[in-house]
Amino acid sequence: MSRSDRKLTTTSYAILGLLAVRPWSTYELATQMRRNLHYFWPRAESNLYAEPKRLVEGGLAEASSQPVGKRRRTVYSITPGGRQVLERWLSRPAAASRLESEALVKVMFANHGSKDDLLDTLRRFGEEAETRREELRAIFHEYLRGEDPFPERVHINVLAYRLLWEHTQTEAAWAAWATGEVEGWPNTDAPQKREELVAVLEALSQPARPAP
Amino acid sequence: MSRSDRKLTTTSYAILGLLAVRPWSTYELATQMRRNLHYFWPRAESNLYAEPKRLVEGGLAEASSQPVGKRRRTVYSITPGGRQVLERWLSRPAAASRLESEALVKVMFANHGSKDDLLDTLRRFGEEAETRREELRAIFHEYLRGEDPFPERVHINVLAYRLLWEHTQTEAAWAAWATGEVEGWPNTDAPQKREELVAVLEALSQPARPAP
DNA sequence: GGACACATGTAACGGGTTACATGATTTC
DNA sequence: GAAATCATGTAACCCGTTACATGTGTCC
Repeated sequence: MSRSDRKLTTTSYAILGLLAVRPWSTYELATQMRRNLHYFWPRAESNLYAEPKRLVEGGLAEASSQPVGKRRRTVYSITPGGRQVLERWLSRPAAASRLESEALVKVMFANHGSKDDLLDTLRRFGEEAETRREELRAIFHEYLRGEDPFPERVHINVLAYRLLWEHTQTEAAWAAWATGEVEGWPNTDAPQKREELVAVLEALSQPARPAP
Repeated sequence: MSRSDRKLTTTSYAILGLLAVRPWSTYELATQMRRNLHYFWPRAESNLYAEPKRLVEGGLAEASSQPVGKRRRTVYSITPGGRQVLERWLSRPAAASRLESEALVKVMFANHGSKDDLLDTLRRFGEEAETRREELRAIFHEYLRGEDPFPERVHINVLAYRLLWEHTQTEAAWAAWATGEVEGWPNTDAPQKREELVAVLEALSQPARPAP
């Protein structure tokens, strides 16, 4: 086999999926990722210059080089083989989702630092969530004004955006709550009122009461 | 300098943080990670055999080897220098949180696959969230029964667990909603009722109405 | 015509993963 | 005493990162 049989990564498929929508230059791919994939499949942009090459190696995409001044811009497009591979991938089970939060790691060991450190960590965490919400809100407004670039994809995008939105909502609300809690602590050391704390967990795991 | 000046990763600090609680063998570290860190700093367990060695190299931890039959078990403990480094780390801003979800990538390109593929992806996503909730619920019950191993950490753990819980709640609820939506579609192709779809986004970004 | 953002990459390193291996302990 | 599971690692590969480099349009 002359085709490279290297196993494709999720990043490979993500790009293949974008190419299935239409051909893109690498820079356009990067821009597009910032709008969507970045929120649930974050990768450094420099990656996007390496990955399509592997797709071409495997015969899943084709590259065409166009001159732009002295430089060349590479535009990639999907091949029929690429479409097949993408389709087969969609039918296989996805890997488990994972959350990575250095902020939560810091929270977890906050008793070894100062109360202000912890409050700072929470504040930043909350601000990040708010920033994301602004970004998403801006995108939503595009849809409301009918200015979204791929109206034929609106049904799918709405699914994804809803999860992202509720995610940021959860995070922002948590940050606010946690800040309030910590402000009530004299320091980050041992807890005062175990009963109240455990009651929080109890309340959480109870099924929600129906509204009166 | 004979000390390795390699920059520590978040994983390094996570382990350093655990060692600040008490000394652990590598296996115990792995077990402990499964209970906590794993939910917001997921790493392969084999990693946990390499990382403490780097801490020892940097003088932040000490290893003591104890015989267990023919083999040796290595127990690690933090040094005063390690505590200092941990404390300084806590005062620095945390990297942004990131969500990685192959399932959402598949959702994003679901129009290139079948409706059943999409429903499968959503079902698995929901099941995973439910599994996590069960795990968390089991941990909460330990707290309610007063059987949590580190009661002096309850205040911090409650903060973290609450976010994790609400996270899984968001995910489970979304999966249920999305499944309902998709079931109403004839296929994964272009959308029928753009207005209804866009209305979802509009409703989301409105501030919540106060309860009557 | 200088500054500055946009566009387009390459090089090198290393943390993290997967795969493998094998000793101890419990179960039945 | 076989099987399964718990415990304890090692080895090798590679995706992803950070850092660097330089061309191109545009604003003023």
